[in-house]
Amino acid sequence: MDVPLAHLDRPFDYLVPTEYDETARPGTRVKVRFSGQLVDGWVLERVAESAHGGRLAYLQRLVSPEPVLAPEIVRLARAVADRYAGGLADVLRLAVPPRHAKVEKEGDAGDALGTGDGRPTAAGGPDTAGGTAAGGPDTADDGWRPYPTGPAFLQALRDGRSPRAVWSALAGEDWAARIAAAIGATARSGRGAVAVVADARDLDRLDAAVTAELGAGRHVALSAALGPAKRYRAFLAARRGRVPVVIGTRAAMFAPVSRLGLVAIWDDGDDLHGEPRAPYPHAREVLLTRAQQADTAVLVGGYARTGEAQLLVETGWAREIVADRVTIRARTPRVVPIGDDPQLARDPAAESARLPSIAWEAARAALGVDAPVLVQVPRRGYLPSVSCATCRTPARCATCQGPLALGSARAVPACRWCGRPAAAYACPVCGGRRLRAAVTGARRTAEELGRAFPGAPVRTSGRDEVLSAVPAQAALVVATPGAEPVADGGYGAVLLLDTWALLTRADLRASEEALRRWMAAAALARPGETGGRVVVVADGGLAAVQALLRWDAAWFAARELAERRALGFPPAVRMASVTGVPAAVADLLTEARLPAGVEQLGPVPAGEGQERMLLRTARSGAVELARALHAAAGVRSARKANQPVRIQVDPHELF
DNA sequence: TCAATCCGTATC
DNA sequence: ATACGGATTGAC
Repeated sequence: MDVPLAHLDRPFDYLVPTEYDETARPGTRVKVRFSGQLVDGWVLERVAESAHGGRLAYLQRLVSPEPVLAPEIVRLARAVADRYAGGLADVLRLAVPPRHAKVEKEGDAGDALGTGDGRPTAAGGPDTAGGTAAGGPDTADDGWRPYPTGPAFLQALRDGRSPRAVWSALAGEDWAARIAAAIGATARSGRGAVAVVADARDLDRLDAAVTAELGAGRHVALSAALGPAKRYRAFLAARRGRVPVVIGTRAAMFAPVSRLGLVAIWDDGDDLHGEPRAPYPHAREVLLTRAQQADTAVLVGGYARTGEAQLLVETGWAREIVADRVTIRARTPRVVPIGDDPQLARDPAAESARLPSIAWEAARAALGVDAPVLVQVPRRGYLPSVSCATCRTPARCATCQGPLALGSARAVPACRWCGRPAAAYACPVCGGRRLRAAVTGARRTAEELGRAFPGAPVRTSGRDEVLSAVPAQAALVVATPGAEPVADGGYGAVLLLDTWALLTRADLRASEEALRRWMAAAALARPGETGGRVVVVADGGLAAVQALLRWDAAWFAARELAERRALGFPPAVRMASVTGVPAAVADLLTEARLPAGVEQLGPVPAGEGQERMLLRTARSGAVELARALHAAAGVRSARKANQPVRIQVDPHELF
């Protein structure tokens, strides 16, 4: 029943009119009269008898005979709803795209896929149809060879087994080709696969790699960005069993694939993997639930490693795939941290004056050998820079001339290049002491850098316009995190300038996220042996910097997880948040029969007259906590409490 | 004693 | 949500 009310989160029985006896199969959409209203619903199963005591109504109408909802997806959605203290209807809305009648009528006959706009498999450009896959096991394994356990993983997939792996990719890795090889191996065992990436650019890349691996027509790419018709067409192709492989953004995490053999996710730390609609499931968790239910293989990959992935390794649920140290050293760019040298720290002026010059020299050296330079800057609007409130002259760092920026409200402005706080600022032009926030994005940074390197072309890649690749020639490439173009032959230098803003974020994952972004950018640099340099403006003693330097995401993740265990943070424990106006939050919590051992933290203000309570429990109590919260939401919705509360299990933002 | 109203509960 | 039943309250 497609009603979002928590207390109606259960199936209802209806009689099926004889005219629909054949067509109202499980998985079809129907309209039913429910409490006087006509509402949408799903046929979950057909049974001979109902256990319902009262009189049954007939279902009103069969919307379509297409059984879009696969039984295994119902089971998955139920598990996801339970985990996230949500309702089945909410999850099904995420799992099944809106119907598009015209697309449905294109029918099962013929090659509905190949016909035009559906962006089925031909991943742009001439595809190397078919033949590539014939390259066989050896070629597919080659790229996995630097990882001692890689070839065995692929072999297990080919053998029809279900290995589970957490994979830490090498710098410069062609990750899409590696995932495609895993998908290919799975397909060769006669099974299907679902792979999820964070954004459209990653999807394009994976799409091309899978097309090269499987040939055309064996997979679909599914993302919300496709628009309703194409999305439904791709969905139907999977549901009708026409293609064994679905790749996509998080919209694909529920894709119906029969005989599923592998679920894969790339860069599971990217916050785009978190679904913003209730009940806010995370793509990694959904895929892991699928793997558990259907006993499939798992590939959780990234340059960096999340605490959650580390937990999979430490509990023995998954094995890690990591390259050997020799290969890592050979492939990793040389990382130069510039930050707190204890010697120089006593003389801030002397130290600061040198900081940007190291970065500039690295850039100049790269440009000198006609190599591109990548400059990673914060997202537009994410980090407001500041200027003089009186004369609007951009505020600059007194010691290194870098731009000042505000990390968060009420924070002291600090230099974006050297991180030094500017407590007592005085405008060099008018002497004003007051500052105002101004938005400086990638474009502005690009201008500044362009002046610093006259002659070098400057290109930007950000939200407005994302470049997927740049040629192997001298250029400054200014990109926001996640939009870094791949450079043909690798970048000569990568400058990571926004570290202060990243590291001081009031977020549990601040340093994990910093390392993730750094590694994503640094992975695009040439190996150190061929001159690749990464300049990171941060204290070399920081664990995240050390991990970057040694390209050791596993070490960092283990450390991070140990720390979170000690502090009682996720994923070592399970957290849930309850947000709403104070009365509503209090109401829900008094109604909730919280299991023993649940700790209540807060409340903290959550804006707009709202507050947020955090609930913490041991992982063993997670199921019970979710159940209690959902039940309490049910009690409230039953007595039509009008002030809503938002319940989030594993809230994406913590502190 | 009846009818209007409130509250809680079920909705196949 | 919305409809219904039983309890409650208020007026004749």
